[in-house]
Amino acid sequence: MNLKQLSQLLGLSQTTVSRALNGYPEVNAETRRRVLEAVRETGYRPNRAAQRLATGRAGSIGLVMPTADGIYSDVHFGEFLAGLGDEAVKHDFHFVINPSHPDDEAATCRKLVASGNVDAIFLAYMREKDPRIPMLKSLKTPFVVHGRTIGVPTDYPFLDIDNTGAFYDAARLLAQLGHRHFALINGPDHLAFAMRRKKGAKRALAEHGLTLPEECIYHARMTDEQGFQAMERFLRLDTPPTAILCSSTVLALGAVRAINQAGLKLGQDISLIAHDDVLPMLRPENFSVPLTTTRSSLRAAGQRIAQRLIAGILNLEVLPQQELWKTDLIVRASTGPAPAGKPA
Amino acid sequence: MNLKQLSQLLGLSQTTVSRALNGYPEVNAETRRRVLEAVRETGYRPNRAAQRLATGRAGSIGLVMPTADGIYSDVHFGEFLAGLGDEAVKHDFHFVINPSHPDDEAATCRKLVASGNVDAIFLAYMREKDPRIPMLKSLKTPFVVHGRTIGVPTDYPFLDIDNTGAFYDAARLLAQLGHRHFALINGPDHLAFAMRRKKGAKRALAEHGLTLPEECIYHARMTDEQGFQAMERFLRLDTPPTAILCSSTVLALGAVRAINQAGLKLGQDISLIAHDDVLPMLRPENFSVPLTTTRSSLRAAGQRIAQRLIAGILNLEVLPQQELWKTDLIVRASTGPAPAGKPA
DNA sequence: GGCCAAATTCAAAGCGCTTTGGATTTTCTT
DNA sequence: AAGAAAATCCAAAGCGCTTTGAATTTGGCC
Repeated sequence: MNLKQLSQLLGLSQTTVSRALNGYPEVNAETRRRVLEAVRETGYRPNRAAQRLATGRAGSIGLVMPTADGIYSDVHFGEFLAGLGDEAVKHDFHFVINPSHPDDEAATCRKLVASGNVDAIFLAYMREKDPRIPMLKSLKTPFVVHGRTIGVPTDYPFLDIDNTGAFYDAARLLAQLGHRHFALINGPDHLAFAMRRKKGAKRALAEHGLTLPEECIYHARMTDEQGFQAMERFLRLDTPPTAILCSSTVLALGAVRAINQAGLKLGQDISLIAHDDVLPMLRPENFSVPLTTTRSSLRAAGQRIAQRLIAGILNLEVLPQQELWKTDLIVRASTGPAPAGKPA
Repeated sequence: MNLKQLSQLLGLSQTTVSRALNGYPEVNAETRRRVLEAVRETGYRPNRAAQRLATGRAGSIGLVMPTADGIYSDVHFGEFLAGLGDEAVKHDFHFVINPSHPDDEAATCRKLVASGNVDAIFLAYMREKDPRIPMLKSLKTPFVVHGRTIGVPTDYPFLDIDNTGAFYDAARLLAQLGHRHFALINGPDHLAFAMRRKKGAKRALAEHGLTLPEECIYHARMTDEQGFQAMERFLRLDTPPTAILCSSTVLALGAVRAINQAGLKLGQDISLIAHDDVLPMLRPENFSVPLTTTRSSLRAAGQRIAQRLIAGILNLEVLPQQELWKTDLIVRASTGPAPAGKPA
């Protein structure tokens, strides 16, 4: 069943049927009703390829998935993708997922746009002065950034969470609990979100006359094993930190393991706050000692970005171009007052 | 730059250029060379939408992603997807990722096919007598199954790993090490791979005169927390198992945590073998006690399936329609001889 | 040189949809 | 009730590619 057949069935022209379907105003209400009904009865579905050809829209959004042989596939990415998918499927949009070595993202992204296969680009894993921003601005392809760059004007569409604020809040809470020795297990140091989190933590500490020494900062991919190694290293320091900030519950997983292994009690000997992306497979309340977290749903972010991307392509309502989401600080058992007099 | 312009530039007809590009035999070698060169110089790229419309091929493969609000987004799925993507991008193929509640997969799958947006379907999370198999066979859409059903003839294209064999091997090794009390932390009980793994384990045990009692079998989503809960439950039994089989390193993560928390030593008091999908974020050799595993790369499976799917669509070489991959048993430190005389 | 087959090349007809530029009909004005 | 403005609807022209059916060249052979 195609448009032609459908229009013949209705005794209308293809033009009118097409317009009725696409919500154009110049079609009689009654006519539109008939068309819609016929669609329901016949199960007609427009051919997407023909639509794409006729409109010049690809009907798909492109994303670069940082992954390569031997390189991690990020859990966080999967969760975000689920959100994107939720929304995209509602509008019959496709994805073009272009795997790329993390270091080639800019080039891959350019190729993806040049392929003409996508009419919008989703950008993530932002770096300082990320070259992809000026590149995409110079092209006409719409895009939305998940996160923000650092060091360049943020005059582009983005959705980010308040990373600085989140880690400021977390660090302040721990400082108020009397902790004096902090450590941060963070994401890769070239990524903007990690920089902001560090900044937020440092700011809160500074307000309490505290610092975050270099040896108490660990940057790495956000995996369990990295969390473990980071924590092990911290515990070997002369004055091990009693307050840990952690950029992901995945990192926290490893960190907690190291803490247990060292025979320390989480929430007593040592406190930890992790950022929680609301990964359904790893819930902070299910840790052996439930984790205090700063929370913001990655999946919700994915949904929202898809919404904006698609609205932009289809010229639907105009959505805000820049959004900064606050995070929730949720206190559970992994945070407690600083242990008393430290054994010098 | 489109075909028309390109052909004018070359003083050829669109027909000839198109044929030259698509490898048809009836075009002069010299002409083809000229065409290819012009393509290189002009950077011409065929419009995919037009190709799709003309050929009737969608140029994309569809997959149903089991995920819904509150439902897990499976790490394993992400890793597999990375493999699919690796391969798909080489052939300029898209994905249509259709999120679906796990219980609606069949319906979602049917809709996906009916949408005409995909020219092949990838199927996973097979169940016993899975209804999607007959459904897809009745439609003409090509598909490849990751895994196999149970209870119906396997006369469809699939790629599976030898789950039975993997868990047979693992269980046998532990039995040979003198273990007498086994437990299995498995995937969801309605999924075929989990059934096969259980069967493999039971078979090996039977050969040693051993059994796997019901209370020593735990079926659940493969998350860290489930692994933890399973292990905790096992440790509370009157005669706790000393040999654990685990369907994923993610489950093992939680299980190991529970073991440590109980003050037991992995590889001494208790032995554990996990199936390793080669998730880059969770490597068995990096566990505090490196894990003995049965190994098979999920990403490689993704690549291979994409290869077969695409070859099928494009009528390239004929690839085998059924593949069963053996797994590697890799012994590390988490397995050791059964502890001596158990304290009764 | 003439004739047939093989090798090349081409013109044109779609694929199924959107959209432009008019027609045609209906509804207001005055 | 006539003329103008709205409201509806339509025919036809693409969008850029593939593919059919035919035309044109070239090559081989007697």
